[in-house]
Amino acid sequence: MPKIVDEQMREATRRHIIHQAASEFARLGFDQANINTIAEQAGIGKGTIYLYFENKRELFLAMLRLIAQEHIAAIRTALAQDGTIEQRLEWLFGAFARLAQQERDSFNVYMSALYGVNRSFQAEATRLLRDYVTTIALLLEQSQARGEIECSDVEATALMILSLTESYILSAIVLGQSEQKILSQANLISKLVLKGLLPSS
Amino acid sequence: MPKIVDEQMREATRRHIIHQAASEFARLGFDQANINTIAEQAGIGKGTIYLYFENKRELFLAMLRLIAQEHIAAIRTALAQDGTIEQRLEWLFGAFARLAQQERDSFNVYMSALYGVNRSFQAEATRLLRDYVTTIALLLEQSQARGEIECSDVEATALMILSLTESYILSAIVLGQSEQKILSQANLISKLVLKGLLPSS
Amino acid sequence: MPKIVDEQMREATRRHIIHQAASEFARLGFDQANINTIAEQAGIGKGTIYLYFENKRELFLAMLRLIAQEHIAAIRTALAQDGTIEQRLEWLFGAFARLAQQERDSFNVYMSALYGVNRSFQAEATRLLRDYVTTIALLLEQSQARGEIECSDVEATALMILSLTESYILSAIVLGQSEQKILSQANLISKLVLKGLLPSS
Amino acid sequence: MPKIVDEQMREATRRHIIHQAASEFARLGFDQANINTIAEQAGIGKGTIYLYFENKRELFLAMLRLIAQEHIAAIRTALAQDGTIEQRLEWLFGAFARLAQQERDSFNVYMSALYGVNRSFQAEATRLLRDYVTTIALLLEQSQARGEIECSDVEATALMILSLTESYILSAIVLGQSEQKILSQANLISKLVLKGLLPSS
DNA sequence: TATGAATGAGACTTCATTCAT
DNA sequence: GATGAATGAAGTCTCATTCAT
Repeated sequence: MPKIVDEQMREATRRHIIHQAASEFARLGFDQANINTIAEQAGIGKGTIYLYFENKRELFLAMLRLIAQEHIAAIRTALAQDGTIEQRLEWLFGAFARLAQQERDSFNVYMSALYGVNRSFQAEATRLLRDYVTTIALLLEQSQARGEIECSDVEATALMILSLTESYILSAIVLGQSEQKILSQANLISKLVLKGLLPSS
Repeated sequence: MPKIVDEQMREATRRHIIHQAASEFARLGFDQANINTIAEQAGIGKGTIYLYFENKRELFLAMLRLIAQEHIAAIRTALAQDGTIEQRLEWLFGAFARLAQQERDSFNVYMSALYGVNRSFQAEATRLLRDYVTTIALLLEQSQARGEIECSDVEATALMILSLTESYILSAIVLGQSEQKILSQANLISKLVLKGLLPSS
Repeated sequence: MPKIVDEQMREATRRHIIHQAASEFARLGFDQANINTIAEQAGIGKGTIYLYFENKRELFLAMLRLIAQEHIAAIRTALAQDGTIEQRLEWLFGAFARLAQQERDSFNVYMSALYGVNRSFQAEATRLLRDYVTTIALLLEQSQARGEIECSDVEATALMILSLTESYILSAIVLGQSEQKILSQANLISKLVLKGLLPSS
Repeated sequence: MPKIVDEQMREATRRHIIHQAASEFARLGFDQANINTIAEQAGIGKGTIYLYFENKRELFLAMLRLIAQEHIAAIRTALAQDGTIEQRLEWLFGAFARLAQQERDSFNVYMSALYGVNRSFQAEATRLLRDYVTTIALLLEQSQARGEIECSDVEATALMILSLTESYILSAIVLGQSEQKILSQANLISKLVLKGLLPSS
């Protein structure tokens, strides 16, 4: 069964390359990042990268997909536990805040892909955006079923929550606020959202 | 006084170049945009650009500054009229929605600068972000003075409103929603915000 | 005696590789042909080729030698039967025409080696050229002994016949003439040559 | 009128590059020839070549076209004077012999293009082939009009003469014969051809 | 013996910037 | 001041060859 070992090795190398690439792409962006440098940092030959990825663009996309997987997994984990809607919204916010701080590279890459000009990158990043929305929409539906909230357009509301959460955190980071300060807003945000979603009666 | 005329000419040419550059930068991003193409589209010689801007980077920054001026002016105009806080929040949302749709190029450039990886571009885009926050904070303070709302941390709340507004619109656009649909959310958003900010009684 | 079997196997594999290589070299030329593709088409590993040939160049030369052997054998076979000089010249022309059409790949390879710029390839192709000339010279000497023709410089005349035959066919092919049309010139050509070589009386 | 001077300069540089390129292409072939080296030998910057030619392939084709022009001009000049058909055939042979020796580079390049595998190069080289055939066909028609020769298929005969001439010379060169020796065959060749074309009566 | 993953030299081409006109 | 021809650094990608398994 050397096949399996080889497959594992191959996958490991693939991930290793993606990891190093992510660091470079996050630091310099797609165009400024240098395949040579990525190879060096990955401790492999220049040509080796092309055994794993068709070209620079595909490497970037593969990295984007990996980031998306990891982020969506982190968010799902944060929402896995049961709890009141308020708690869960706070967890969501906290999960995003942690991702944005601890995985700043991935976050930068993801955001620049989402709001950058390269359409194929944007398309890939958009998929993650959709996954986020779906995950949050599920959360809202569960809460609605329990009568905790009242929500006419679940999709739109989910998007609103995501936008608020994600963008708030990013803006705060860009404006130089500390993780401490950002996390302390979790309660404020979730309260704000809830007030807007509470059964009006 | 040919000096002044010359100065005016020079400024006019400068703006003309920036304008053409904006179109290219928005379409292709900083790295992919081509100085030669920009010069052609501006109807001037390639070398002439270097009489007005030190290099490509400075041209980009100048463009970023111009965009920022235009956007902040649009927002201020939208909030210039008096009105209830609910109305003014709707206007704010509408102004952003219109900018994002009608000035999509500038918006793309601004967003990719803000969330991109080039620090000096980010710094410039951040200034616009600060201006936005300040403008909204002013709005909140006025409303608070009138007793319309109650708000403990004006800065944070302003950031929250900006984030919610801007990010909601961008996400919606990226997800392919029509301008119609987006504008129809204006009321929902402003209500949501207000509920969260209303005196708790 | 596994040694002999192994030797036979080795030789068989060698020929197999050369055969596949010929197809690629004919299609793409020496530089554009790809060792990897050749290996794939031969159904062996890339490294295996280097167990049979020192490098790409040697593989090409080996192929050139094989082509030369096959071609010269075809020509000799065509001239093996006895006949009048006119008949034999027609057979010669026919043999070349058939080679050029049916073994177009080898012909291309041979011609590009002969008239190409790589000196070592040219040297190898030249050997085939010499063999051709020698074979035709032999034919002429036999005819001269029989008094069919009169020929002062056998070598030069042989070269002339070869040139006329080979080049006429190639030019005709390049100009898009059908095999039919080309073969129909066999009689014309041999008559032309004969008139030039006939005893002047 | 700097336009005309510039046009002339541009054309001069263009020819200069083509000239240097021809030397490299003749020495190494299309694939092995190096744009860097060509630029160096032309005494210009690497990028400058791309101001005159779209890419390596186009440079090669431009060179091929220039060679074709020069060669066909040389042949036409050789046939410009009036004379008997025998004389003119000898001049033709001589012109080819001189071209093949003195412009050996161009001849190599042209032949490798004609018999190489790159179809677009072949197409270009074929055009020269056709021009040759046309020129020779004209010669034959003139002679036929004068009753010097009798020729049923002028095109085919022209091709035959060209093939014989060109290929004989090239083979002779490849086989290492001196220019002296080759030129001394002119009479033999033209006699051979004429015998074949003389009115049979 | 056979393999094919890894390598890295090397090639083409682009494009921001300069500078002579 | 305006120009655009010239430059050459730099970057992506290919592919012949090696070598550990």
